[in-house]
Order: sequence, then structure tokens, then C-alpha cells
Amino acid sequence: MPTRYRGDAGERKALDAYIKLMRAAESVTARLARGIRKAGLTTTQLGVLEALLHLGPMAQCELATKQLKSPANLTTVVDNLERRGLVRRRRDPGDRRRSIVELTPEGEELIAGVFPRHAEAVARELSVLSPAEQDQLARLCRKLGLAAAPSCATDRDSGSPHD
Amino acid sequence: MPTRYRGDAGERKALDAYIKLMRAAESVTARLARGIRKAGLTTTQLGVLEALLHLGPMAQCELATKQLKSPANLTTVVDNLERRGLVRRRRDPGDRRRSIVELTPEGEELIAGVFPRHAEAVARELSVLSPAEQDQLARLCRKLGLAAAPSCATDRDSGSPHD
DNA sequence: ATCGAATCATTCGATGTCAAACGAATATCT
DNA sequence: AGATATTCGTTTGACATCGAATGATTCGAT
Repeated sequence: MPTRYRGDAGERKALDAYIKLMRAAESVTARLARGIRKAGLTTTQLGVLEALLHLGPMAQCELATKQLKSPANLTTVVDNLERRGLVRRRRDPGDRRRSIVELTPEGEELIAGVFPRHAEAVARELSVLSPAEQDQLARLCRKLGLAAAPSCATDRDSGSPHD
Repeated sequence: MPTRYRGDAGERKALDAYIKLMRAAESVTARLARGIRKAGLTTTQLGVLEALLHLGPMAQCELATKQLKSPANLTTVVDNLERRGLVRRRRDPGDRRRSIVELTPEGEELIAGVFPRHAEAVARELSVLSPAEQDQLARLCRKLGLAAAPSCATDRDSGSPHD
């Protein structure tokens, strides 16, 4: 037997749940990424396009908050999407620090065609769990996902707090 | 109300569970990454050093399988660790294709000092869930985490199938 | 009106990440 | 033995990712 870590029981239980959470997220992401790649997108690009499709144009800073990514990262992702003509930047007239990002017609067509198949793939991945188990998982993960700081001032939001 | 996606009920439930799973994994990872960074490591580097500490020297290919990373990725991560003198590569005499990766004394000292604090941080993050809930989460995530292809021939494994 | 603090996007440098192609070494089949 | 397939690690090229620093803009308090 290799020398495994020996902490107290509670710590071992937490570590066990933690690694299983990470492995689940990573392996589901990896499997879904194959299908996304066939559509010519990366996982992050899909997330950005989907947000724009379902929520409409929004500032880059909002996009970063919703995707749990750094502003620097969003700049490069939006750069790559803009270079391919899938999104467009527009200065917010009311606050010229902000870039409003919106789908181009090409971008909208692409994501509208891709997303339904992606949603099916997600449902297929999750189908190893019963509907009741999916609810349970959502409830437990919700508790862990909080404490995400609302860094963007544009949280003049609207209904459901990002879930 | 923004135009949200309207699929059938089962698909919406799966999507909901999926995004909460991802948000939980990403936000816990991000919070833990701050502590890891203070120790001068990245999350992946910590994972590699921890595997070497608790399981002993192993081939790069085994390391890649255990960390759910690509071989190309492991090459660069091990490169970076080797450059800092934390690990060492050694040709496997029995199979000269293989690189056995092992901790240097410096690497062992570092990870042995860092890991206990990391484990505490993990327990703290998971403490929003009761022990019973942690078990539940582990059980559900375990079902999702399977189907990870065993790419490395060195699966002459030993007891628990990576969980 | 002005000065200082906060916000947004960008740049830079470093690391992580993968897919694909490749060379070296090994295993397998005949 | 010799031909073929497989495995392991690496390289390359593209993208993702963060932290820190910077410039432009806005906000807040006097």
C-alpha cells in the first residue's frame, strides 16, 4: 500500500468529496468538449456565445462575472470571437469605459444551431443520474458555488441571481 | 425576462444540474487556488507533487492518467517543476520509452509542508455541507466521473480503482 | 469645480491545455 | 528474424487563464 494521507476522519471525507467533485466536472467537461470542438468552438467560446444568445448583448465585465473568468481572459476570448466575425464590440454611450458585446448575425446563426445539440449532449451525460439525483446534485453544488463576488457594477439584475 | 432556453423539462433539469456542478467546481477551485499560489505553486503543480508524495515515483504517462491531463500537458508541467528543481526525470531501465518522475528532496520538503494546509482549506470549503451531504455529493459525482479511458498501460493497479 | 477612489478594458508575462504529428522504443504477429 | 502496430514522450501551434500594471473614464466627497 502506498503511503496515503492520514488526516482526521472529517478531513479525509472532505478530501474524498472534493476529488470526486473535481473529477466529475473535469471528465464531463472533457467529454462535452469533443462535441463542442466539432462545431469549431472551445468550451469558453460556447459559454460566451450562449450567454449572448439567451441574455442579449452585455458588457464584457458582466460576461466575465457570469462566466467566472478574469477580465483579462474575457478580453482574449472576445478578441478571438471578434476576429472570426461571431461577435462585435460597441462602446456603451452611457459609460464609455464599457464595451458592449453582441452577436453578429453569423454568430447568432452558429450558436442557435449548435446549442440545442449541446443541450442534448449535456442531458445525455447527466442521464446516469435519475431526475431526483440531478436535483440533489444541483442542491449540493449550489451551496458550494456561492461566495462568487459580484465584481461587476452592472448587477442591476433582474429575477434569478444567476441560477 | 430574457429569452432563456426552452427545452423539455428533463433537458432543463439536466442543464441546471450541469451548470451548478461546473460553478461549484470552478468557484471552489478558484478559492483554493489563492492559497496554493501563496505557496508558489499552481493547482496542477500541486496535484502532480501530491501524487508523487503519496504514491511515490511514477511514469509520466501514469501521472497524466491520474491527473486527467494530456501527455503534452504533463510534459510542460513536469518541465516547469524540473526547472525549479522540485522533481527529477529518470529513464526507466526496463522500458526506455518511459520517464520516471520523482520528487527531489527540495520538492518533497515543499509539498510535505504545503499539503496539510491545503487539506485544511479543502475541508473548510466543504464544511458548508454536512458529512452526510459530503457523502451524497461524492456518490453522485462518482457516477458522473466514470468512463475515463485508461490510456496508460501501467495500470497494474493495486486496490482501489482511483477512488 | 476639483481631487482622489473605484471601475472597465487592455497589455504583458507566465503557465496550463489540447490536438495533431512525430521519433524512439517496445510489443505482436507471422 | 522481419513487418506491423502500439505506446511514450516531445514538439508545435492555437487557445485559455490568471495576476499585475496601465490608461481611460466615471464617481464621490468635499
